Amino acid sequence: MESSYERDAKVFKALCDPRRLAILERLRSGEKCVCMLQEDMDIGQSGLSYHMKILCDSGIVESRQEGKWTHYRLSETGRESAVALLRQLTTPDTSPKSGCCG
Amino acid sequence: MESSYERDAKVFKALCDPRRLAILERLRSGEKCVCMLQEDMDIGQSGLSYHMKILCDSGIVESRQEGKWTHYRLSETGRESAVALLRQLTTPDTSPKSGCCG
DNA sequence: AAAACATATCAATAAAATTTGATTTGAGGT
DNA sequence: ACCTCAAATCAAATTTTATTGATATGTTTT
Repeated sequence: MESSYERDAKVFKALCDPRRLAILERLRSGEKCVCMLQEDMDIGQSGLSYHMKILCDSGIVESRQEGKWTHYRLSETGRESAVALLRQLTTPDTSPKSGCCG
Repeated sequence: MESSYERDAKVFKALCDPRRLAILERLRSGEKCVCMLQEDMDIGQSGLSYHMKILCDSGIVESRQEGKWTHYRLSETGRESAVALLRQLTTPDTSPKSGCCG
């Protein structure tokens, strides 16, 4: 079974590779197909496909098939849930503090 | 030289390991020293220290020395800048869209 | 139905991150 | 000064991720 920590970590794994951040930057200007992304990126087709899968699995990117092309775009719901998760994980909770080391 | 993608990726690297998320959860209830964190976590002292360094380097966690103890706590500015970065990386920009595949 | 094309998957390798135990550092206490 | 304790660093082994080239899948074109 996958722990909730593992599930949450997956979202951030998508963001922790510089190539994937470069891909996201390209998607900010709108939907792109693999061939378009590959164009200015010095990355092989299979490598790009590998990274796109990780981005899609995280929910941050969505894909759409059109004939033989796959188009990728940023997901608004993916973004919002990632932001919400990040906040949740890093914001102090309200319960009484347990002291430490005396 | 380190690219901006590499610098940004570092923040998310801190968040992409289930053990570090478990550590963050413990810090949500307030500042803790290493000994306290280790208590209920099935992790060795050196391993925990390794993870704490990564969390601190990312800016998400801050540390404070007190005698021979090191206390760790969530950083508010770390959180806010991580959230801002996440939003920036995943929000479409305003410039005109470049078409794709015709 | 064969050829051409876009993309995904696979398998082998290479690189990076994590774990573990041992050692070091640095702060108190005696 | 010496001992003890908390935590950091180091080095080796292991595990996880990423890269690369080859092959498979599915779609359009001829």
